[in-house]
Amino acid sequence: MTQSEQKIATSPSSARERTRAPARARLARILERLNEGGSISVTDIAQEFGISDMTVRRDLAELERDGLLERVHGGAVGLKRGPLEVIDDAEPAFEARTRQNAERKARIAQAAARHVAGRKAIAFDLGTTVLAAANAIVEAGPDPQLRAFSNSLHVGMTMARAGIATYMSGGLIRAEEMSLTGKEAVDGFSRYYFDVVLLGASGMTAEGVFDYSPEEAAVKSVFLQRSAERVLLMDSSKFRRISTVLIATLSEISTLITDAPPPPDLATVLASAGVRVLVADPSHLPERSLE
Amino acid sequence: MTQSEQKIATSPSSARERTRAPARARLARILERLNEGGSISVTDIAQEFGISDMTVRRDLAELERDGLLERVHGGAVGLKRGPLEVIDDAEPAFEARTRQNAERKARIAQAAARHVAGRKAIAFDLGTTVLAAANAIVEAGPDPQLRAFSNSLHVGMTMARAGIATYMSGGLIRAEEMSLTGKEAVDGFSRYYFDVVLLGASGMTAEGVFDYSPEEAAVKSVFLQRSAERVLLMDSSKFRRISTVLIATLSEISTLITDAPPPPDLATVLASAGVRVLVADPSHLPERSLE
DNA sequence: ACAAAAATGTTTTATTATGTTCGAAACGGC
DNA sequence: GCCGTTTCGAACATAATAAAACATTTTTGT
Repeated sequence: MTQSEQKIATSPSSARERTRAPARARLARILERLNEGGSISVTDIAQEFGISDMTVRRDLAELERDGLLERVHGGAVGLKRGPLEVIDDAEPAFEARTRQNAERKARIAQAAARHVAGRKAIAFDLGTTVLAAANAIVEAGPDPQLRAFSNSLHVGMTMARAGIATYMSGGLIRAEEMSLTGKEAVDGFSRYYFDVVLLGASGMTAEGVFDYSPEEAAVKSVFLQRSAERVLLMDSSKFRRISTVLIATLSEISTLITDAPPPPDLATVLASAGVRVLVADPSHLPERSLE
Repeated sequence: MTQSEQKIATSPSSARERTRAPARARLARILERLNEGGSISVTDIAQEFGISDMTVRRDLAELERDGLLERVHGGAVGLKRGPLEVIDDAEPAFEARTRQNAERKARIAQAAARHVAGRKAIAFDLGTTVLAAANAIVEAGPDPQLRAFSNSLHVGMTMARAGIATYMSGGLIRAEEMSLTGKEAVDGFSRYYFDVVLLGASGMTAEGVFDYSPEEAAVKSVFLQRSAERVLLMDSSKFRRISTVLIATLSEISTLITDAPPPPDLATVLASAGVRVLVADPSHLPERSLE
């Protein structure tokens, strides 16, 4: 599953995650070749590394799940970028992240939109998954009484464009996320209460939920404190990954919406922390609960 | 030139054309050739890839089904127009206004960028002209010490994307302008002082400067109070026009940057109100002052 | 060192892509 | 209009690839 993505930032002390260097090197090399030629074939890769076709397919399947390539009969091709984009110069990093795991995020977003249907005051955190959820809510024909709150410029524009009353905090813009940070951002939300908050994050372990940016942690904290329900949107590639800053312990989360069941160890602690887990199924089943 | 040696993903090591590139890669290549030459023939493609004519036909049929080309006897030709890739879905009204008087606004924006070069704290009001000025400042290679302040989401994203420290107010989003309004917006700027504010407006008479939206007037008022220099950006089509709400009297404006000299009566009152008028000339004269 | 877990390899079976044949249709010259 | 030539498309045959199930090896944690 996630065997190759573990070794990001583990401290030498608590290195209880298994790491497999050879496989990782192979995956990196596969992506490299993909960027060189635009496409790769299964048998070529198998010959290059002296491994079986089956293993190559498994590698490709994993890379595809993480949204890094697209499998086709006989091999794989890179993700199609828009043909000759000259128009929009939206920050490339964000664009790229939007494409990553796009399908999973779409499923999560759909599930989230259904989950919060009917709520009147929704807070939107940062990240591409949350933005996808905002889009899904808009497309689902939102309640006209809905009021949205966010410190993400992307979310704000999305919701406002759809005619939804949208409140933003003030603050200093962090360009990477187009998010508002700092004391103003925290204060801006400190006078409201929300029915539900949709949170994004970059990692989760038994310890809790992690994110990259310390600047944004404070706002997330406010959202957590002031929301009746705290919904975390996170695709399964982030399970068992840690990151810079601990946002919340698991017990602070009401509901986790994801695209695949968490690994057994996480599932256990999630259950004991009272987190409701919704798995957004690829089939059109509305929601599958497994608490 | 690229028709003979175009193995798409052959391994550099041993495997020489032992395996074919995935079918999907072939489709991409076919489209590529179509865009180069305008038309392609079945037999040419078959030879290039070393596949049978029948397979080429199946490929072309698939591409035609996707609306990417038009099959003709013996091959295929490209479509007259690329299949409309509409990526940016910024609100049309704003888009349309951006195009209106685009050339005048560009000239004004250039002049404004030169005018505020070196200032450290710039406040940006709303409107397409001000946004154009923000873009011009970014493209001119802004001072890294510059701090920008705005209640316009468009301006905020533009500046932040360029790596400029950008502060936004909070507030309720007004979708038409993607602006932040209300008490939070006013309060958000009430603790700062600015070297200069770039103001937009929709009309001007001897009485003063007008704009459409009452919601935004309060923020403009704050900008005016707290800025050392108050620069109004307004194209000449707005002279002698009034609008919903009076933002400021002429004496509150330090500088007017426009694209053509104001009519005599306005020029007189502007002069007596102590407004410096800069006309951004279409020729490359930097600035022409006529106070 | 051991046992458990994960990764990889192997075999089998299904699926898909490609090649071939051949009659029908389209094209170009007369 | 006729004709010979080329191209097309349907049907079937074959090769290539994918997926599933199981066996084997490697790694990991105790």
